[in-house]
Amino acid sequence: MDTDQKIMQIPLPTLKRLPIYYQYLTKMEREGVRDVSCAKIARDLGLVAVQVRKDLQLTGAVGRPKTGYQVSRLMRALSSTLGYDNKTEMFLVGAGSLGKALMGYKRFQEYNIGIAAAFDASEAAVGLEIGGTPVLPLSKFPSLCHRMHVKFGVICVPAEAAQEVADMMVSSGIEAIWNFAPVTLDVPDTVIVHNENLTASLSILLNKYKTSHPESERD
Amino acid sequence: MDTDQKIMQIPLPTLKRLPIYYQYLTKMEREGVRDVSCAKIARDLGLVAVQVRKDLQLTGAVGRPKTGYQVSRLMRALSSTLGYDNKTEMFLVGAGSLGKALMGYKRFQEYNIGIAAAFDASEAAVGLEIGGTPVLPLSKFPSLCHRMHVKFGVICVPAEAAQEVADMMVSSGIEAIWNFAPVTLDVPDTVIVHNENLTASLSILLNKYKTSHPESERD
DNA sequence: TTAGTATCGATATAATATTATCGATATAAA
DNA sequence: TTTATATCGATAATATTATATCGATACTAA
Ligand SMILES: NC(=O)c1ccc[n+]([C@@H]2O[C@H](COP(=O)([O-])OP(=O)(O)OC[C@H]3O[C@@H](n4cnc5c(N)ncnc54)[C@H](O)[C@@H]3O)[C@@H](O)[C@H]2O)c1
Ligand SMILES: NC(=O)c1ccc[n+]([C@@H]2O[C@H](COP(=O)([O-])OP(=O)(O)OC[C@H]3O[C@@H](n4cnc5c(N)ncnc54)[C@H](O)[C@@H]3O)[C@@H](O)[C@H]2O)c1
Repeated sequence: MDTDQKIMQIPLPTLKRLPIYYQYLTKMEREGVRDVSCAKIARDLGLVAVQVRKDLQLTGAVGRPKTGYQVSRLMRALSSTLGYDNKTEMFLVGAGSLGKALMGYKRFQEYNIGIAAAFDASEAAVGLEIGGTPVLPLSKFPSLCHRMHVKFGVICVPAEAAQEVADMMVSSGIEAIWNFAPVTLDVPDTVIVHNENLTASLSILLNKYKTSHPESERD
Repeated sequence: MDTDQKIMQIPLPTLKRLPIYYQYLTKMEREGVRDVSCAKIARDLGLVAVQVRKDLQLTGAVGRPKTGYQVSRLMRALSSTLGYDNKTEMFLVGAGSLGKALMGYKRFQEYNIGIAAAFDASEAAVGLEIGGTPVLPLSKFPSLCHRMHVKFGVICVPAEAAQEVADMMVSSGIEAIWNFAPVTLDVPDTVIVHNENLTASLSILLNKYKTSHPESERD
């Protein structure tokens, strides 16, 4: 009906799958595939076709009977829904080993995402440049953040320092935080926090393994 | 009734919250807190009390009216459920920037998890030692894996190489894979794969931000 | 042109997860 | 001792998510 991207609330489980579809389609496109059906996507990604179809419907994508979805159009629908259309500039705090890995990760560019600058409290880190991104003194964060209108912050400091960094980010104008520290941050509810808790995530694997291998349960 | 840890299938949403409770309790314990109620846990973690109670019930934890749960006992229930009781040794492949960050991460030890060795195809990486973990030539993986009965593999290689690494892991006896490469791995269904797709995860934040800030939606 | 078929889109059903409610019980205070 | 209350544990109700089904449609090939 209307071709504009409608802003709608997408269920979280679906939202988690959308980027997977996008990454998959990137590969298809590289391989020269023009059209793709829900059945094929589902087969390749270990899902079921109805679910894929229902997910894609939420992005406004429209397919055709018998042929499926046009890859390029489907990718446009997904990238619009996922926010890859607009450039996303992030400020990262904590240029330790994890922070540096993120700073050096080239593929964020494919999604129009960039780490504009990193900040660290340590003398040793300040002055470094990783993947073209400079590490600046923490004290510069508030002014630069306001000046550049940066809205996304990445927290890569030790757990103990995470809350104070979050506070500083919020007071500097940050509105969305990608948090790698294993703590629950307390922020105003106008600020969105997305936790990347790697240890918690690994724990899921441990439990799944344990559940599927009850014999290893000695003691 | 029976104090033994019963092996049961825990719903995935609950399983994702359990490690968060554990990390939270670690903090409480450090602060000298003896008992804690679902209401308090919920308040501090931004959840609702009933959900916390129901989650904890699945670990076999038992509380007392009026006082709540004993922190130490609750942590034991959680660590048993999450598999922290048994030592987990992992082999990591791909000692690049992300792999090195994981190798150097000290806090895995708190969960009885360790990276026993890392492997890399590049001459430059082989021979390094990060956080006490050596980087070995990839060719050593199969024999060492069999010999040491390592069951957990971590994939930190570029996307293009991930499937071949997974194949090698499976044929070497690996039964659970923590995969950081943004691809869907094809493995026998006796092997458990847990994907850590950081870009996909970040995309969720982009969408949430976009949805909550429709005004920034200028074309 | 017609028949056959793969696929979408919509709707209906089933499964799962969250939230509400309430009685039972342990502690603390009157 | 009795009363008040915070909390658990269980059950019930609701909400959300996943899956099944089926008609409509576009392509293919007879
Ligand atoms: N490295 C991993 O593999 C890994 C895994 C899971 C979780 N994490 C979490 O990610 C975060 C970062 O981990 P890491 O391994 O990179 O740690 P790290 O110690 O290597 O780096 C932390 C960096 O933060 C800086 N820093 C400390 N306090 C600061 C402050 N108040 N303001 C600004 N900078 C400050 C330090 O100078 C350092 O450069 C931690 O919260 C950690 O728990 C890391
Ligand atoms: N660095 C990040 O922040 C980040 C973010 C998101 C996803 N990832 C993903 O994590 C993975 C690793 O990323 P990275 O930044 O550490 O990459 P990297 O290039 O720094 O490291 C990759 C390492 O893998 C090794 N390698 C390549 N092919 C191999 C093979 N066949 N066998 C063994 N070793 C091999 C390389 O020698 C290198 O040491 C990639 O799949 C990447 O997409 C990384």
